[in-house]
Amino acid sequence: MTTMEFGLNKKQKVNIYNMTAPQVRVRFAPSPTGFLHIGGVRTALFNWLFARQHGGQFILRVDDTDQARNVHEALQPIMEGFKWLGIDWDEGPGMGGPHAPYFQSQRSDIYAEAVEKLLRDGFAYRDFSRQEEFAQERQAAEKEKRQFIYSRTWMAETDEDVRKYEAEGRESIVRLKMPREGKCEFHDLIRGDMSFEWAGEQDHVIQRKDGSCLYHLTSVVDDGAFEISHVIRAIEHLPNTPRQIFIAQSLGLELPVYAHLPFVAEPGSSNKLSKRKLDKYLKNRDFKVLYDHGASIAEKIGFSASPETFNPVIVDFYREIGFLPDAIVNYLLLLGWSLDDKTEEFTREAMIRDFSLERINKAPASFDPQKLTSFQSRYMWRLEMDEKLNMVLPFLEKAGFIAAPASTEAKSKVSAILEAANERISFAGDILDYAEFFQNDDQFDYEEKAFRKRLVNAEAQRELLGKLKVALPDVEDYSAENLDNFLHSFVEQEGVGMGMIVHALRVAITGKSVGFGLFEIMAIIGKDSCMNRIDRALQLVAQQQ
RNA sequence: GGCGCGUUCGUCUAGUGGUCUAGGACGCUGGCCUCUCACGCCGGUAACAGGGGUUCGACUCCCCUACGCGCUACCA
Repeated sequence: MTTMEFGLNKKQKVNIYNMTAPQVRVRFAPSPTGFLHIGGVRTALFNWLFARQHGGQFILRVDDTDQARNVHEALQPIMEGFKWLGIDWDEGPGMGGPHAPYFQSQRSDIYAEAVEKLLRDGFAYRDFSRQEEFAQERQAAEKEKRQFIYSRTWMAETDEDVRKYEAEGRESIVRLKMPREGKCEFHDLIRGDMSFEWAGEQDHVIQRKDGSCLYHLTSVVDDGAFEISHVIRAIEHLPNTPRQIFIAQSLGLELPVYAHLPFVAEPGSSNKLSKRKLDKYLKNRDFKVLYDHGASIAEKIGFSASPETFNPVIVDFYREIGFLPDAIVNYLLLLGWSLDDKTEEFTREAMIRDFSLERINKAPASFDPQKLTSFQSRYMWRLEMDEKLNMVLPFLEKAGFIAAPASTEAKSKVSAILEAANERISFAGDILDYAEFFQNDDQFDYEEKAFRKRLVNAEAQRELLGKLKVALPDVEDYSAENLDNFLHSFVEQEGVGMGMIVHALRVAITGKSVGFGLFEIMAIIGKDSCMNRIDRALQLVAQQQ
């Protein structure tokens, strides 16, 4: 076999969808890090959509060749994240499947067998070089500014070589015996026709001396074993593709169709998004706004997590503060893909129907916290009352504002708040902005600035408040509608404008200068509490003077 | 250093040689509405990285440069 034969033939190059594979089978292969990264979700989503669109399978494979310990614990958040987002897998952890196991750490025998085959067929060799010796060659090449290609000096070609090197006390690893002339050509569904010189490829290590195998080998072997038809993955794997094609062809495996996705970049930058650079991201205004918003919700429900594990790059963050999975998925869908010049909102059914690899962009897409938030708001506002209620109740329970199984009474109060607050609630956790509705009359806080401006430094308004308090007991129908009428006639009688009473009243009964409609506030709080709160506010002012 | 990928408003994008004085969305911003805030409505701001070709005509095709990113690991 000459080296030229490793390229794809013409037929394969124009093959957009894998005609030889009976089914679409795609995979997402996370390494168990303990976190589900937002960029990873997008990659998984594109795979998932492609599988669902073609009635194929989406497979979850765990790339844990590196870290065998605590895999279960580190995998849990990833699996839970996907489940929460509604991205389900047909084969993999927790699901089993015809090609189990789906953990690379449990597939060593299969990899070892593949290495043996490559060795036997002359596509790989045992290398007995010592690490220093190899490094020396590389450094020499670098010094002369020439491309490094291993001399294969310590390559064992015969059993005799092996014995000789072993007698010298050397240990061996297995390297790929890469072609050194010709080109590797393949078609990428997103990038088009690709061409790489074989000579630019290193003799990559595929098996360590302890027998464990490396990524390129395991990945290709598993893609083959799992009958993966399309490899849809991030662009950083594009340069890896030739060596993987070499392995696959050497093993006699059917090649998958490749599609390399652009990466997700940091907000306001073209660097790849990483969860390790939180400090840097927090300097980005939009990112910080989202983070702070989330952190304040977390604080109120007593959820303490370090920014390492709780930040907008990690999916858990959104779940903790009350995002809707559909909003996140819809946003991510549009990060590098679009249907046309106007459609932005997609139901799951619509995205499965309309998605196409061909319309994925080539350039990196940067993560925009503001736009994500805007999707979340729109999805939240649109929710039916009972759905909204279900989202919001756990937050009130965790914050200790209502008892664990919410009473009918509590539910109707929360519904009333939800209705009145309306578009003011974007994240479910935002309900905690209305703590004063759940706190005792003498317990909620007054915003200092508002208190001073609207009450302390507003004598006429305070007087009016006193008069109002006296008039309040006579209001029989304490509904928002009637309170509206009542208050209007009250100010009319007093010969002042609404502005004279509204602001002072709002601060007195909620402690805040902003909020939803004052009449709704009064109705929800109730007559007795309103009077108590007016008293308390006026007394506080008196104490201060 | 070598190889590869990329480059349209601040951001996500539409655009496949004339329909582009470049469209939509988020953001920002002026106004209206109004008891505050929010929503909503009306309006505004803002982009083809640079230079060469090809062509009657280039955001669209080709080349070069710049910049960004990735791979070049006994990481994935």
